[in-house]
Amino acid sequence: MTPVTLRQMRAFLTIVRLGSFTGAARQLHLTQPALTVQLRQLEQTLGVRLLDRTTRTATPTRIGAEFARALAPLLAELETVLERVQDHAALRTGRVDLATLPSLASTVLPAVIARLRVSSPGLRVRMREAVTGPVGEMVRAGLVDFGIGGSVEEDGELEVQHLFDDPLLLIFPRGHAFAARRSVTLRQLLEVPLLLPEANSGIRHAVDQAFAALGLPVEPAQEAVSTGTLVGMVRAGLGLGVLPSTAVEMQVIPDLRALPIDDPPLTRPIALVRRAGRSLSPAAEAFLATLRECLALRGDLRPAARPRRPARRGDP
Amino acid sequence: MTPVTLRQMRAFLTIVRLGSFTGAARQLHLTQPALTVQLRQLEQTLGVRLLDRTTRTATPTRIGAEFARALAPLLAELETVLERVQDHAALRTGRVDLATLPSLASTVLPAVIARLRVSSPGLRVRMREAVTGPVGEMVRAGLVDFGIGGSVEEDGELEVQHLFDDPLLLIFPRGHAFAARRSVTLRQLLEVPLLLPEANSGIRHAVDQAFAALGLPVEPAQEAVSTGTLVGMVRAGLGLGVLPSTAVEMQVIPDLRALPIDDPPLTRPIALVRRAGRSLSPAAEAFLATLRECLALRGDLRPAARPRRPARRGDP
DNA sequence: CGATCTTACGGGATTCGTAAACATA
DNA sequence: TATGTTTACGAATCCCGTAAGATCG
Repeated sequence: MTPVTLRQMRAFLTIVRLGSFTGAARQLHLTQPALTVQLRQLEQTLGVRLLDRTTRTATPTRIGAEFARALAPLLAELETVLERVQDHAALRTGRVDLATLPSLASTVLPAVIARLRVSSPGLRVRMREAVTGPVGEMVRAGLVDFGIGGSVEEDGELEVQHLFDDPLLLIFPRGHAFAARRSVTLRQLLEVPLLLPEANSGIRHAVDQAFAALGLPVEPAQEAVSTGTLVGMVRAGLGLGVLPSTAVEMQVIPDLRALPIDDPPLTRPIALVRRAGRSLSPAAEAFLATLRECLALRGDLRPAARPRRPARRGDP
Repeated sequence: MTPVTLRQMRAFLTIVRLGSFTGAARQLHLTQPALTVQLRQLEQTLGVRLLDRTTRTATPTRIGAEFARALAPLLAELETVLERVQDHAALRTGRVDLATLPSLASTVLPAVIARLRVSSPGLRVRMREAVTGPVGEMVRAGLVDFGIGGSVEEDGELEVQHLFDDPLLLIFPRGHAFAARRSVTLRQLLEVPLLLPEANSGIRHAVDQAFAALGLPVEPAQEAVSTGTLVGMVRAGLGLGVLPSTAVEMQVIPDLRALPIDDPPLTRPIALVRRAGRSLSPAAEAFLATLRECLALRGDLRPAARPRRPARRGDP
C-alpha cells in the first residue's frame, strides 16, 4: 500500500487541466507511459477511477472532478507556502530583529541597513536600542535575533563573538594644549580633569580596566549619562571627555577636537551576542555579512581577525 | 534539485509536534536516521534551516515555526480530501443517479434500494422516472449515471446490456373462462377483446413484435396510457389487459386474475443503458450488483445469462 | 492508418535500516 | 556516561525511459 504522492496528484491535475496524457506529459517533462503509471498508482491507492480514457481524450469521472476541484486550490496554496519559505533563503523576504547600543544604532548600523537595502530590498530591519546589559538580556529572552554591543559573559544560553574594537577618543576644546598633538597616552589623561560616562556603561568599564591594568587610579572630574551631556560639559570647559569614535562621529563638533588614546590603545570591544545553539535566519546572516563588509571598508574600527565560532551540529 | 515531498513535510510536522526526532521516528514507524535524512533534504531544497537541534530537543526556527503553522492545516485538509475520495471506494459515501420506468421504479427497484441501504447506509439513490425513449436520452445527456428500461439501440454514445426479461401477464376478471387455465397462448389472445398500453410504450412494442413474428394482426379493443387506467378498464369489463408482471405486482387486485402468456413466452426486455466509454462510480456499481442479487433471489424475472460487456481499456 | 493510451522490462536513482561516530547535558 | 543526532554504507525498492502491444476515430 504505497501512500499518495504529491507528484501523483500534480500529474492528475495537469491531465485534468489539459484533458490529455500526452500533453500533460510534455508539460511535466515526463514520458507519457510514466504518467500512465503515476495515475494508475493514484487510482489504485485511492481505490477509485478518476479519469475515463479513450484514445482521443481523458475526461474526469464525477468523483475525479470533485477530487480535482478540491485538490487544485490546496496544491496551489501549498506552492505559495513553499515559495514563501524559499523567499527567506533568497533574501526576498525576511526580518532582522536586533538590539544594540545607542552609539552604534546612530552611526555604524544605519550604514549597514542602507547597504542591505540595496542588495536585498525585501528585508526589514528592526533595531532596538539598549545599553550593554539589557542587550544580552533581550537576546537571552528571545526578543531579538541577536545583539551587537559590549561584551557580556558567555554562558550556556549566550554565545559571544568579538566583532571589532571601537577606539575611544579624547575630546577637548580647540584651544587646549593637546591640540598640537597627534595622540595622547593613557598616563597623560591623569593630568587633566576627566569627564567620563557613568559607571555602569561599557565605555567606562573599558576605561577603568585600562587604567587598572597600569595600576593607575581613576577619578573623573565629572560623570555624564549621555553622550550629548558629556559633549556639552567639554564645550563648557568642565574638562576633557572620553567617548567612543562611533559616538563622536555623529556629533558635529566645530569648536572641539578629538585625539586617539595610545600606549596602550584605548578601545571598547564590540561583540555579537546570540543565543547558543540557535541558528540565525538567512536575513540575520545577511545583515551580519553586510556589517562585516562595512567594517572592512572603513579601516578605523579594526575588525579584528574574526574568531570563528565553534562548529555547530549540522553546519555545512 | 529534488522536489519537496509530502513525506518530508509530514516528518517535519511530526518532529515539530513532538519536539524530538526519536519520538517522531517512533510515531512514523521509521528509523531515526531516516528522519534526519528526510529533514536534511527538506532543509536543503528549501534552502532554510527549519529546526535547531540539540541532543535534548529539536526546536523550530522562526521560519520553521511559520512554515509549520501554515503547513499543518493544509496537510490536514489534504488528508480529509483524500479520505473523502476513499470513502467513495469503501461505499461509505456516494450517490447513484438513475433513470428508469415507472413500473420498475415502483416494484423492483425499491427492493434494491432497501437492500443497498442495509449493506451500504452511506449511499444515496436518486431515481428518476421516464418512459423508455427518454431514459436513453437522459443517459446520453449525462443527467443520470445510467438507466434501467426498455432496450434502446446501441450507438456510439450509448451502451446497452440486457438485464432480465419481464414476463407480460394477461389480466382478466375472476369470472372469465380463462380462470381455470394455468397459462394462455398468444393466439388465444386474438379471440378476446384486448386492452393494450399505448403505442409508444415498451410493452406495446414487445406485444406488437411478438404478434408480428407469428404473422398475426393485432387490434386492441382499447388503449390505455397508464397502468391504473388499464386495470380499471379490465375491472369494468371492457376486455382483457396485458401488463408486465412488475406492474401487476404493485396493484392489489382482489377481483382480477393474471396468467402468464406462453408459446411463445411473451416478455419485454429490460436493459441497463449507460454511456459508452464512461465508467460507473463505485456506488453505481454497488447498486447494479445489488440489483443482480435481487434478480437472482426472485426467480420469476429470468435474469438471463449476463452477457458481459466488452472489456474496456484499463479494466482490471 | 494515425494518434493515443497501456503494458513490459532494464538501468539508475532514491530511501531505508544497521552500525559506528559524534555531541551535549 | 547516557541520550540523542549525524554520517556511512549495503540492500531493497521505486521510478523513469525505451520498446512493443492494444484501442479508438
